[in-house]
Amino acid sequence: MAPRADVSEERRGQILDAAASVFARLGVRESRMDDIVAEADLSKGALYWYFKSKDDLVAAFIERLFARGIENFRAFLKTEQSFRSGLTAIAHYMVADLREIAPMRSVVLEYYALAARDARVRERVREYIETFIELFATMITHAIERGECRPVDPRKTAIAIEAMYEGLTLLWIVGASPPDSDEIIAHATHLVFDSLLPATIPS
Amino acid sequence: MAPRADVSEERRGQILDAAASVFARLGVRESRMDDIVAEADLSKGALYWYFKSKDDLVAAFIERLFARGIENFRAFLKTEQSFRSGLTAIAHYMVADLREIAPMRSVVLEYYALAARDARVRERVREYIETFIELFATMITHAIERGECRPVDPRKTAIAIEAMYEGLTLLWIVGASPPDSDEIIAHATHLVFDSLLPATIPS
Amino acid sequence: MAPRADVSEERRGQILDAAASVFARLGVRESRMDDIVAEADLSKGALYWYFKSKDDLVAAFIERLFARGIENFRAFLKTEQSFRSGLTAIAHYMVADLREIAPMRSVVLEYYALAARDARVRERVREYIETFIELFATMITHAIERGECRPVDPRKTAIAIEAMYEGLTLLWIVGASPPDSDEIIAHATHLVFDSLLPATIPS
Amino acid sequence: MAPRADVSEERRGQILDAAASVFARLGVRESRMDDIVAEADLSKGALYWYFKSKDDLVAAFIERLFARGIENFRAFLKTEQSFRSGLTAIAHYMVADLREIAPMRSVVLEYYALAARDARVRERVREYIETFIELFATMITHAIERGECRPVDPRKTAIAIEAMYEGLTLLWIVGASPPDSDEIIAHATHLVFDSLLPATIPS
DNA sequence: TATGAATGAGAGTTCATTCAT
DNA sequence: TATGAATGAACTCTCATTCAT
Repeated sequence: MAPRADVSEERRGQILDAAASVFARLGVRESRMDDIVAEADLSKGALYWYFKSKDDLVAAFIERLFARGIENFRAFLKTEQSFRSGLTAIAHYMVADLREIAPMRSVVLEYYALAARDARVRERVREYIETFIELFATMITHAIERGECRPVDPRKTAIAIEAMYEGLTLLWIVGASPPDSDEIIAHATHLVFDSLLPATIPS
Repeated sequence: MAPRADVSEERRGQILDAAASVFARLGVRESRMDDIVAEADLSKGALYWYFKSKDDLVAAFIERLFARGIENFRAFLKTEQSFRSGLTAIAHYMVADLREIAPMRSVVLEYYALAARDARVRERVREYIETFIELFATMITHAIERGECRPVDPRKTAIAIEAMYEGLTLLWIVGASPPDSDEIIAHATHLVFDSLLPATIPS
Repeated sequence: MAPRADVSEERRGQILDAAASVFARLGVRESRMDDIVAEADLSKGALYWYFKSKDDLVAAFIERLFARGIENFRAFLKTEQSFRSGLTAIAHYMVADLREIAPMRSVVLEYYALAARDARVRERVREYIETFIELFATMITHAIERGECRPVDPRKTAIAIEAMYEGLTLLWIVGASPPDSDEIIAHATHLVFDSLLPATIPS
Repeated sequence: MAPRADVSEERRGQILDAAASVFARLGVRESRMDDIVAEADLSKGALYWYFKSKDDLVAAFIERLFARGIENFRAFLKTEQSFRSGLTAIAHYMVADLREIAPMRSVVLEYYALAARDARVRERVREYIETFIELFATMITHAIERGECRPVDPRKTAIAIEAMYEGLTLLWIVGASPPDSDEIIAHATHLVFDSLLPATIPS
């Protein structure tokens, strides 16, 4: 009879799912609180009970997206493999990831744009991207240690990789690379990664 | 009905300059027509005499930005040089370009995000990026012909380069690479470009 | 999303009453949503909660006016009486009706003018007037059956009566018949109606 | 070489013709000064040189319409004929008149509606209608003198006739009588007029 | 917890009118 | 006389947010 302690978490999830659907369809800017309320099959009051403002909701939404992105990529990296095959695997992962959360990407882009003007948002985004950079850097460091990679600056290289990743995503969103995106991503990945391999194998 | 060409172009420029300033400060969404009018030191009516809606103004603003971006890069490419030194020069150009129109970049990002949902915007953005891709592709083709570049697929490679450029820009905007951005951009550029050089010189 | 029936109908009524008052004073065109909101002692948001646009409000307002006009006239017709005395009663009814909703009449006129250019409005107005025509026609048909009226074409005659009614209303609005309007309406009514009586009594 | 003294009158005519066309298409309310300027192939400044405001233009436009209406009807009445045949002729005239200036009618209606709220407009409209009433009254007086009409009150009867005319016009505009309007007008006219004939002929 | 009617500041846009040329 | 760029008050409508129930 007693209510479950965290209907709360369930409700927040329900609202965030609704927001995801609406944001994907309309973008954050064109999404009305009413749209989200309708999608979540809740009342306006309920929405405001769980999120104190639209900004708050957007922040929570992005937070969840970021968390999942990192979680997924971490899980992927667990699949320990050689640097060489890892490079190819990452290209595949990127494509799969893009496909999966494609509609969310424009929302992320809006958030990135916001980062340019809002220091708090900027800091949050920076942290997120930093995480990826660090993961790449660690990977490279290990590869160097194992002699699978040329002795480059791991951090700078990780930044370049992350940049390439974000850039390809952007072109994808903007429609400037399909329909053979898989190949392109593979190609781009190899352009960068091949130059990391020890001098012996110029692909 | 068309305004006299002389004053007209001047006024449009005046308004677009004001818009640039306001957009950079507040972003498109938070920029009010009143803000732009105040910045341009004109009346609302005058603004609407030259641009029929806010969307129209934004479109014109982006258009000018795109046109200038391409124009600048074309002019830069005119400075004929060897592929090798060209690569370094491009890295420098990128840094300079970023610095110059840094505040505009977030506006462009907003526009990119919009492209994900609006087919017309998407097409326009695609064309813009395509232009850069083609310029890079042409450059690569020539380099290959002169034996200064490995025989890669010029278009795919150009796409990768463009992606890297957009990606680095994005990291810059989002604050995820300074303060040593110059170095990072140089590093990233070389990661890609070096792998393009004939096999003899593994940097 | 639909407001609770109880409060809802009350609020709509409240707003329509306010609109009636403002429209009568200023006409539809010169009436501002703010005026109506002030008169209704509500907020702009509340007004737009119940009516999605000014046009919608005007339509609802006219609709109510039409409905009441028909309802009143139907109720009046229930007071079964002979054709002869009915004619006189109708003249009285017309005068009373005019007096009662006099200020509304100009709004109706504006709406009629609109009908000339808007097919949807035209259809609605046509239906409204048609209802009156049919009521008159039925009345005449019965009178003919009872030998109280010459065997005229009921429909055409009803149209003529309705036209006379609208025409007198118009002159009234425009100030082209007072101050002895009662008499004039009585006279006009008899001009038409007398010619409908069986030939024996040439008034 | 000297300009004709009254380019003025010509220009005013040109503008009023343009206004007529635009008003007929859009109604006064929806007609923009720009529309009229475009239609007249003139500049805004020129329009304001000849008419000091939109209200002024509308007033002049209506004035011309009224003047022509009266002029035409006066000319028609010159065709001296017996009361009896005159009645039929008037019915025909009404139909022809309606057909001719049909698109203007809704403009007149707007103006009538305005009369309800603006005393100056009301007075002008009253005068116009009064003119028709007087013409009818004179006609009836003459007919009575010649024994062609029952000894009714000429003025009251004239008002009724004018009302019927306006009413039929209104039904026409609003689409509540076609397509056999000719017959209906003839019928309506006779309903009124027949009752005016001496008792001998109950049509 | 939950509802949804109500709020109201503020947005984009219109358009009659003016005036330097 | 004539032009048309410029004005700006005023309009309709939006939507994040609140709060009595």
